[in-house]
Amino acid sequence: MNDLLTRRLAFRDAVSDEDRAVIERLASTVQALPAGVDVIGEGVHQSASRILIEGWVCRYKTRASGGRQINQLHVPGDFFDLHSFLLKRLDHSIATLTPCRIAVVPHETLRAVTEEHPHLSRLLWLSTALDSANTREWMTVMGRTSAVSQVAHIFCELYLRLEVVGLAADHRYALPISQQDVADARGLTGVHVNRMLRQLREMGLVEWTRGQVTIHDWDELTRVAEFDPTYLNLWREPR
Amino acid sequence: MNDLLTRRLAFRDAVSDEDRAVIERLASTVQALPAGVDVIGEGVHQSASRILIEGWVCRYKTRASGGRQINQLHVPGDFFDLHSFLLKRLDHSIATLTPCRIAVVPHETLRAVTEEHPHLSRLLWLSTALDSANTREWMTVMGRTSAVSQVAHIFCELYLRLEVVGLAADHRYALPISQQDVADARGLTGVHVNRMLRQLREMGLVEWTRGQVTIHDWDELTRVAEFDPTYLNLWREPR
DNA sequence: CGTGAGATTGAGAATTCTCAAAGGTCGTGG
DNA sequence: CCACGACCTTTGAGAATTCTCAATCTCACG
Repeated sequence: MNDLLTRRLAFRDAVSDEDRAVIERLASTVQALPAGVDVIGEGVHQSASRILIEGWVCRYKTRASGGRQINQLHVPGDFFDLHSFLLKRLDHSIATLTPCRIAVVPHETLRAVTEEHPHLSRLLWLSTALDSANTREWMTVMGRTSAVSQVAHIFCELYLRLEVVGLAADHRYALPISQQDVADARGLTGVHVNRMLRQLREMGLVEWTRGQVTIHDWDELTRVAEFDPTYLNLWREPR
Repeated sequence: MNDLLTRRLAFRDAVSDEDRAVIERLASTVQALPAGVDVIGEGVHQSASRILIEGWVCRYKTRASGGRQINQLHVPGDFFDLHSFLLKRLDHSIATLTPCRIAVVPHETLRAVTEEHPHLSRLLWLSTALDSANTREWMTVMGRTSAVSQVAHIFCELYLRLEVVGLAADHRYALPISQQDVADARGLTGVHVNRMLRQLREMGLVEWTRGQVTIHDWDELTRVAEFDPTYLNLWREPR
């Protein structure tokens, strides 16, 4: 059940059998949730963290003026609110974008890991650090690139992240979310994202129909997106 | 020397005498750096992390198209590249904006902390989680608020962060960076930031001359900025 | 086959950017 | 103590990008 998490961590450092065994026993329960519901509300005290097993969830913040900013999209294997172990109350909300299955890991269990398994602790800490690197990249894309690049970028990133967990191959993957969701992830309007999608389609780079993404020209897409996957940290290094 | 770090952590959880003693012995050396130099280059292998003692540093990314995005501004007491302990190679660069004094903490020392001092480890992990919360807030501000709000927001945030380390009081503080730096922190142009500053000045909210910020109307400034300090996590909770 | 959410398109408006020039400030060296 | 140069701030004018509002179209699902 936590194979995906192990796999994701193993892309960044060796995971010993002992660590692997501890990971297997992290989850206390599994939740099934429908699409479009809040998993975690902003500011609500948490006593467990969650691993996404199946489906799509997003982390988002809302502003007084009403806008929604999606700070992160999560794919299966992501320990998407591990930071609530430290923060206790999150500065943002988390919602399902599709029906999801989610593994619940009590903070008590995580605390025990930090007391008894320092290497695994560091891997989990690394996991939150990767999350930050992702947020920085998104921020940089939002602040310093054109709307077409911003939209192209998300297709590139998701392809590599899904590939790691075996959910993308041959430049195709399922992306069952709405154009408005992408807009909220980039600080754009839904209408404008739609126009940028048309542009990318007409350029022959990528198509996104009926929840299926097909990348026709990876090299050119990454060029338009100014996509450099370094921030995903897809290499092993002792931690 | 690491008083500021202790102080910053103590705002979020009790710091025991033992933890305090360990913090005192973290730094191996202290560096003095001039303004405008890179402390850490993107992708360069790191074997130590750094605490800012005095001055201003920024973390930034550059894009192929040439733009610079400042992802974070740091004030004294910030353990500004603690995440390099996990990542080893950062996805961004770090530069001084003013002359700085910086304490260097070897990764070996941090590793020993994770092996022997789990509570302090969690506090350090928390410290990186706070950093992420900050990035998320900036991202949200960039994506979903007007340029005036974005500029107003930075004045609000820095006031509270500087107050924590005793560098701001009476709605005044030193901000010896350029308007272009603020523009790069918000994904705007320098020219536009200048116009927004005039607007804020003419509204009687805040003045920024010769590196000195004076907030004339905190309540209204926070309203314009849609500033809600929750994300700064300025309360104590057991971690 | 009707319904509703999401996608698509058009037209005009608002915000922000670009380019360019002028005005200030501050430290350095004569 | 003044002059100079470097860098930063300020302002103007026009252009580009992105947004807003509104209507129509499509498609999955009951």
